[in-house]
Amino acid sequence: MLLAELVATSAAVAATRSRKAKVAALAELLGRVEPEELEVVVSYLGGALRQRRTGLGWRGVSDLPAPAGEPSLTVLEVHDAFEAMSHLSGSGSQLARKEAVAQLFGRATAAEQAWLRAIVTGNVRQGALDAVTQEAVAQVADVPLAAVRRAAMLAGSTVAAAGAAFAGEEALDGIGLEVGRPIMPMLASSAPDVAAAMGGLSPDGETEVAIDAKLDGIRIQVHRDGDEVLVVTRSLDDITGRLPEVVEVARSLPAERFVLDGEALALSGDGRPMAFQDTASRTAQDSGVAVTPHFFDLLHVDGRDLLDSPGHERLEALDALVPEQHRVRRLVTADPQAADAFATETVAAGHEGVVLKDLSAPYAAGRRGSAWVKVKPRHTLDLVVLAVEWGSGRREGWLSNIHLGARDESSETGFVMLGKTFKGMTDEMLAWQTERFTELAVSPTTLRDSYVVELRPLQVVEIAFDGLQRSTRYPGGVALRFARVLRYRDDKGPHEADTIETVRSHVTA
DNA sequence: TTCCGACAGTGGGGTCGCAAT
DNA sequence: ATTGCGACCCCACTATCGGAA
Repeated sequence: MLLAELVATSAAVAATRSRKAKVAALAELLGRVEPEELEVVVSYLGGALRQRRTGLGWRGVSDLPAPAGEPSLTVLEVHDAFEAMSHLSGSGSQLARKEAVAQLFGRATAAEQAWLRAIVTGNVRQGALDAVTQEAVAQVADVPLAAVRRAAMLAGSTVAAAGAAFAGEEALDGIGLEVGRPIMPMLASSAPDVAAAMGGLSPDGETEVAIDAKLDGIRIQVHRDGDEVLVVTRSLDDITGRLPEVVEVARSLPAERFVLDGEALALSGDGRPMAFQDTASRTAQDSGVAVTPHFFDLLHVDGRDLLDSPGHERLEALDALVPEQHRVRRLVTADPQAADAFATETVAAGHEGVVLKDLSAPYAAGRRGSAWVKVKPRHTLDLVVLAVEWGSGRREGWLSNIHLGARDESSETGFVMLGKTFKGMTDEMLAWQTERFTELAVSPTTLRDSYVVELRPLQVVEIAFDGLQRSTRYPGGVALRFARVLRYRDDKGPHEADTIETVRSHVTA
């Protein structure tokens, strides 16, 4: 199959907003694919290379040769080229990679170059990725979509599920949980507070729910098969070698084969959790600080699959396998007040929040279902917009990402920047702020020519965020974590905005 | 007919390793 | 020794489609 065919399909998918039409376009292409190309094509349609890492990013594809006039590249040639690049390392590898890019892109037409650049940088924007590709696979292979989805979650990838789907429904149904093969982790939706979460999970007010402490660390899935232990992250990357303590704990448990779900985090001497940054640092390199596993679910134990068992059964099995010090703190209750008190205690103990769980629900691998609901406390500040950046994609032509500052008497400008945000804006707000910030632009030249537009610091905005973190990037030494816009405040002038002292005292990092 | 679940898109903070400078 | 890039941890929120209610 020619790359040009795939690129044309991608363009057709991007050109329609109808999901059904997208599926039809993808299915049409999949129907023409040769068996040996299937995995590559499925991966590419989903917007991902087959290689986990190529050493190429936006910079590596910014200087390109002149495009070819006629298409000639096949998808397998493209795959081979990236495969070769993924193996380059050591001195001189950057030069070799550069030559490989010139070779590959020199054979690509202008449209192919644009698509190649997009897939390298993870920016294939066609309104269809994994989930829509799965629909197309199900359609062409003539198997139930639910079976494809389940296989993809259990095999850890849509590509693996696609292979099985084309081998027939039996092969697809044969894909189950295998100890040693990572599955997509179950995710949580969110609620503003414990009462809302309880209301959703226990509408009658009598059904008990589980409330877990939400630890601010790295999500881990731990597989043990005899002496073999595998530890993977949320994106299923193998980090076994970096977490020896977790391996040790897994080996110490009284079962031979199991799959556990949990969180790893660094604890300080007094047992309180350290900042996420410390856990991240320790998880990326072995540096002495101990990282402790805390498990909250059990998916398999000694031949017994628990994925489809209700939560209360899985928790019972978890409690039997894992000692308390390696389990997440949990309360089971139907009482909203008890739940709220537990959440307050948990946050006071230094944790991120809580996750409320439906005790009757199965483990929905890869889904962000309503069976798990997270609740985190939210901080707010009134800050001043110092600058704004032009948006991209569907925000093209709108002033989008805003720079946030707190008042700071000691600074020359009177403000200190604490971060940026693009979150929380409706289309209506984007339209409003584009007009407003055009008026506040320091210079019409930068407004027109620059990606970042400096503003006169006059507009106050109410920002929600999860907490402060250490920063080397920003002059105040702190940055907001997960900042998002709540509303613009036209009732407040910049002199009424919060000061850096307020920020520091009000929120502990 | 309205409601709502699931997806994709738009980007934010940090950390590290690695190759080039 | 420093710098810039790539990879990967954590992530919130809105708009939209299409099936469920």
